[in-house]
Amino acid sequence: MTGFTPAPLGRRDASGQIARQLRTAISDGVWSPGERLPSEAELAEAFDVSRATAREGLKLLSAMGLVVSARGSNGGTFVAVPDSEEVAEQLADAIQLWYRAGNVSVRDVDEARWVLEMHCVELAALRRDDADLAAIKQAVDASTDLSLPMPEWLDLDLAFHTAITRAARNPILELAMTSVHLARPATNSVFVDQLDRERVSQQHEAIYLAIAASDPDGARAAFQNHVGYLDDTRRQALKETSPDSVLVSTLPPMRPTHR
Amino acid sequence: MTGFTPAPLGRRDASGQIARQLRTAISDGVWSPGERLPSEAELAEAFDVSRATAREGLKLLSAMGLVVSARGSNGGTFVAVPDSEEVAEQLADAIQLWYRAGNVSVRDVDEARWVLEMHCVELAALRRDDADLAAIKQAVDASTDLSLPMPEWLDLDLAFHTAITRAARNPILELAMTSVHLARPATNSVFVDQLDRERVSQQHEAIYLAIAASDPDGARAAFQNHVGYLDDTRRQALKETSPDSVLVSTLPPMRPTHR
DNA sequence: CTCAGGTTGATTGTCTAACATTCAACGTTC
DNA sequence: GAACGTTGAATGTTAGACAATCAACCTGAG
Repeated sequence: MTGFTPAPLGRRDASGQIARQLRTAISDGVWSPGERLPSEAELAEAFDVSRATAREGLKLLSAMGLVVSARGSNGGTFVAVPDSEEVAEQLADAIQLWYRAGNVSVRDVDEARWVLEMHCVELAALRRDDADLAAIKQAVDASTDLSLPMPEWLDLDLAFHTAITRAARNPILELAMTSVHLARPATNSVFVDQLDRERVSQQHEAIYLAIAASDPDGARAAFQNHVGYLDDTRRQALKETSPDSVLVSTLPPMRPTHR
Repeated sequence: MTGFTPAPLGRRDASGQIARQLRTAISDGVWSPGERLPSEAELAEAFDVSRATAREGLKLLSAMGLVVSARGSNGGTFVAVPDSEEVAEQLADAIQLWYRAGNVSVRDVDEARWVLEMHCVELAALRRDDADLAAIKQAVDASTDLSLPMPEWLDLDLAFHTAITRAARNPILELAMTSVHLARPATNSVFVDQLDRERVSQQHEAIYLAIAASDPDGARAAFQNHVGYLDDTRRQALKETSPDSVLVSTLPPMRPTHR
């Protein structure tokens, strides 16, 4: 047992307590990424529980992506580096549930998207390389096909924004953006039908051009223009159905921020 | 079984497959928050596995906060709304591991913090109510005590920024900010010792005053000033030890999760 | 009739023991 | 030396049992 002494467990929620202890141990660096934890049998003995219970504790960690298991002779449970995409999916799930439970509003999601991506386009203009540009352009070009079914078009839209976010070269902002984008379909499925896809394509193209020109101010302006259009369309769509939700329109003015 | 038909499982990773199926079902709204899932025994029969395996699948979901379980007669497994703080903690864990694995740099974390909080202070100035103001002020006042041990002082710093973020009234931005702040101690433990706490307190006070005055521009300026000081201090601290670690912008390739 | 108290059934939590599966390392044989 | 089988260690899965908990139901005293 490498530098880890388990604390005695209370009567309730044994597996949860085991998971918490191991989690803080991992978080504190008792085991480094890639390193092997004690075997299930060893953990069971150390915590004085059955193997099944120790196993459940490990399952909790594995669900969070903190550990992975492998069978076989050199097998065991290893500290893992959580995969960015899976974390983003979990976050998106949480956001969707919050939305359905009424804990977040469409305004919250859009505001977050807007704040985050505003800076991502700026950073993308400063940091993009040729591969980033190619990825962005591909999404722009492919989505000009007006005969495309809506789901495919939405996928391309996501690909476009994802490529921009990636070009900003900040994994944390990328994670946040990805989650928000994954959650958005649930929140704004109301008004996508009413979008003028040709117009959206032009706006995407403008953003792309500014990023290609390494022009952060232009990119921000183009993105603001894009968001403005989305905002107007959504407001109109909502006004037709429920006039009350004009609360959505109270997005504060965006100011240029630069260092 | 309310409107849910399990798909047959492959041979490998049964519990994981069960978790994924249930997860997408929840995400698709097959069961609403608060609603009850089939019992472990029913799920086991439906998926044609033992109860232990079905249970492990549920454990995976419960680790993500998507379900909670209760014993007793009206017990069972229920769709839950993930708790914001727990999600933030998981995210912070992930970020810390990414940092330790070299997948994110100090620059990434600070940049994200800067982007997010910049807007939070602005929004806080526009949306704060009296309770928010009181919470912020309390953190500011308490941290002026120069005899405070460093850990307590750091807690108050976190409380200050948390209160601001909360006043911005956007759960998603709040979640992102909370995670970043929780992860920050791991990334900038290098230079906190060299901060002039009195000066930091003055900067916090300036931010508070601008928010109290409902002055978003002033709040942003005050925050920028604060971040500028932190940035300088960190740069100086890092220069003394290792001059190049300031721009660790190149992302090393993702390593395999276990050997 | 009402209410206190016990019983019961359903459900999750844990334990035990076993078998299945996988994988690397070690020997053995050719 | 290379091919092949054996073994040991670890996780994955199964089966059955018992413990703990809780709501609903039943029962009997007042």
